[in-house]
Amino acid sequence: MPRPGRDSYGDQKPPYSYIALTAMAIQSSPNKMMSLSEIYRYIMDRFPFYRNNTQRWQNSLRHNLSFNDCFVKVPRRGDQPGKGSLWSLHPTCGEMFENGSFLRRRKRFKTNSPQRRSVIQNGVSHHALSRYQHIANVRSGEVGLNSIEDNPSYNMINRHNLYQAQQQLLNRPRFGTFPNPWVPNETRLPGMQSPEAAAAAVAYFRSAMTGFQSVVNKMSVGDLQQAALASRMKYPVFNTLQGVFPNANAPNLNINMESKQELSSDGLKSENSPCSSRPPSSDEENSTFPIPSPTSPKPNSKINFSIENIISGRFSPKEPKQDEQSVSPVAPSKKRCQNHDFESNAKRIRRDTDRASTPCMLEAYPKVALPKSPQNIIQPDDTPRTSTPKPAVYSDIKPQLVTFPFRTNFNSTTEAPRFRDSLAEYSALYKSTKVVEYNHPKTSQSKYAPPIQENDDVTFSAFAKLKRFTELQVQ
DNA sequence: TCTTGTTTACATTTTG
DNA sequence: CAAAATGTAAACAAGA
Repeated sequence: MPRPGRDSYGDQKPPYSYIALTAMAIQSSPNKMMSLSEIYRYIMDRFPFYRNNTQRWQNSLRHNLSFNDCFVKVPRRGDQPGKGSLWSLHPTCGEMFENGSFLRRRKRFKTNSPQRRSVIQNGVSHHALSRYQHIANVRSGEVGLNSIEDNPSYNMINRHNLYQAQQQLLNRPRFGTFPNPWVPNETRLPGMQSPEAAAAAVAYFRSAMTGFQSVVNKMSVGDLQQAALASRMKYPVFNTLQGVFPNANAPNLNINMESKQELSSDGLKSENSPCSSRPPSSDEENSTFPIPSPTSPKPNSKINFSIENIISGRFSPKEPKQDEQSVSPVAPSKKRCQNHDFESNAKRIRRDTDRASTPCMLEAYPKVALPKSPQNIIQPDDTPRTSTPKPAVYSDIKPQLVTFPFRTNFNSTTEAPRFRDSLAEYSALYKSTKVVEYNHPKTSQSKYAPPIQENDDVTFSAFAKLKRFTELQVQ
């Protein structure tokens, strides 16, 4: 993603908010953490505008660090000298900026709203990830999250390594590279051992599928067919997981994978998947995935419905210069551009007093709208379905109980039972509906400190737990 | 004393 | 037009 170079805005005020500038600085550092003074330094180095009035903007920036939940304070390690804490980005604030562009802020990132916590971000529900994080937390000593860097002790939780492991997992490219328990010899996360890698993959996969379905419901039959073909070729796991795409029940979607298999570009052949010959489970046969009506398919959308884009929810046009009739960038708000057209507004010279993130300046990062041709869209309510109706609100969607074909070939005799135990534990956690809600009081010393509870085995935010833990460690 | 961090208050701009 | 997001000022506390 594009980043401004040194001095790229001269003495003019850059079109970035303080939040964007800070996130930019933090992301630029190798371990995704920065001290306050380093953030100052980064901004002043890159943007000459901020070499003046330092008192003013630095006060604002500190205010933003404290005020916004997307910034998380991480205590320094004992061997890291310096004043103050390090600042990092909250693990789930990745989609705060649209299309990865710091110019466009999608939504203020809040962690204390139960409503927002259940929203899918980038195809991954916080719900599922927090469960993974919980497992990672409680079992980190056992499986060696600490071993990422240099601490060989499995009994002590090194807060930075644990934190980094979480960051590393959560910042990974979203699909296709997550630790895949179905494919042997998959490169795993450094420090992530088999059970947690598998649990992470399952959590990821489940949540991805949930987000995936909502998008697929809106796709035209033609686009769906195209996406199904491409995805099955690229990821053989889709051949064995019924209900991901509409399957044999849907005309025109019978894809002969035998003939397509050798075309797979990433070398993942179906026989590498231990589950490839497994008959579909009853869960899979009773998949609740809606079957599209077999109207004339028109795979003519200019949206690239690749599997990655579907799951991430970030669509991009197939061609760099698209037809503005069918796929148009979202037009600038008429209210904000009353007296100017898009073009002239974009070229308007900025004044120092201008706010950041003026939408008219953002033509470089247009949104891409979903196709809206009504007769070509599968309308969930009008389509004959074999399943229960889709809930109107995402938070009403219950996790689907799909039987996943877990890996069965283990490297050692000791690995298998551990693996099974972990999955059982994970499964129990996942099915549990017990979620401890926490709304921090405003006067609380730390906004992340959850109430002390016995046996709070599932919290909405394992990160909050981690935060509390690290604060306790510091004392 | 200076830096770092939190919080409140309010003005201004953007968004829906 | 109201609500949300952002920018600014300032009071205050903790700690190096």
